[in-house]
Amino acid sequence: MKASIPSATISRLPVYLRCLDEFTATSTTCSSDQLAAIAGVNPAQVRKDLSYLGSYGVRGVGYQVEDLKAQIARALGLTKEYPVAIVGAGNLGSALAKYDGFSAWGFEVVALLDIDPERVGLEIDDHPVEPLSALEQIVEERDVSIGIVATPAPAAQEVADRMAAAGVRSILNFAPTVLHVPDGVQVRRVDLSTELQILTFHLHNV
Amino acid sequence: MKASIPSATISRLPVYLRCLDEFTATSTTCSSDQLAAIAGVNPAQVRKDLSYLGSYGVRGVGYQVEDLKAQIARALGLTKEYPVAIVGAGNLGSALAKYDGFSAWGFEVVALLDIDPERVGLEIDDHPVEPLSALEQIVEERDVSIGIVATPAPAAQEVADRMAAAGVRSILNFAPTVLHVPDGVQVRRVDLSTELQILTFHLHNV
DNA sequence: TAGATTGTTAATCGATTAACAATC
DNA sequence: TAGATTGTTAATCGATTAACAATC
Repeated sequence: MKASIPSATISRLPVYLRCLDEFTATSTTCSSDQLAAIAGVNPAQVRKDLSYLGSYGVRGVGYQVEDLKAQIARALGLTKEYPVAIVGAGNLGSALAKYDGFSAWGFEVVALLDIDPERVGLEIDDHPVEPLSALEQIVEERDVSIGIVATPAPAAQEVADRMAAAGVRSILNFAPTVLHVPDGVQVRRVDLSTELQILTFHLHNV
Repeated sequence: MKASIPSATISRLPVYLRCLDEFTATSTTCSSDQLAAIAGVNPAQVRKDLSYLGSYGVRGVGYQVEDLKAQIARALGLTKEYPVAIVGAGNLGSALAKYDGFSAWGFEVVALLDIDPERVGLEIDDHPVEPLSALEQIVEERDVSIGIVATPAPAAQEVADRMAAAGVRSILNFAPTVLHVPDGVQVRRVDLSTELQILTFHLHNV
């Protein structure tokens, strides 16, 4: 059943989870109309999305905010801890290592690696920079489930290959390149230039 | 005509642009099959996407790599310069200010602002941190066309409101919140936790 | 009961892709 | 000409949303 949740719905669930926080202080329930307004989507879509989780709403009343948050978190698998390894301790990798929004949802940065000997040994926000050569060992020993690629583009594919070979099943790619990975490994791409270029398209075509 | 390019196509154009670089060294032409393999999409989709730009391919031969890059860049509006202002000089904002992949496509960081007096006056990679109070003046004087929100979530909406009021038409939001903006202003959201949570869904449901 | 809101259906809309005629 | 590959059609697929019966 879970596996049949449409991907578009899955990517909206984290947004709903965020938006529900805005009700926590003021109300114990919320309607699909209210949540839709905050999340910036159609109310029918909210109801349809939430219906994939089961029937947790009450007709005539709405959804119990805390209940719903728990159900969404459960559906997303946020009841577990996820050890994260970041490869690339440059500007972006370092900023990610310092980011404190991870822990709120059970993500823990357990390693920060770099290939540059000059960076290895540095301490970035309590994370020692370790050598890339230790990647496989670290993945194994610390049970890394998510790998973050924050290297320059030319290094990204090789890092992803090694992550996948070492058993990492999920990769978040910040390098401006398209990664090719084996079946069973999922990649999500976050590309600053791509986002900016999509914005310029619309700026340009008005 | 341009305005009728589907949004899914628009978000793939920057990817094609990236992938075409891989041909530059080895070949002057490429086929939709080759480009599709590198970009990780269906060959028919590549042809359909590119057909929105006009007919720049040659049957039996393929596309001229350099030609196609120029056409995509033109369609995306990358022939102009886009002044960018970053609000929030914390970990992420600073990393973005230092990012040198901007300039390759005509983006120039012309301001880095922060509300914290302790940060104002710092110099981050040649960008002086300026006070948030100067936002409106800076947008006007430096003709800022893209605003990047790299503040904590609670501050993001107010910053976006001020950007929009000052005439910024495009906003890239890194704060973990959904921004509400007037018609005519476009927002794209980049949310680390959302990406990680989408990954955990699949990790969890295997 | 009357009012409100869900859960779900069915219609609509848009995106993807197989297939192939056009043509270099 | 024969082989290759585009551009485009039409079929398929999936996502969105209006509408409303169900029901609290």
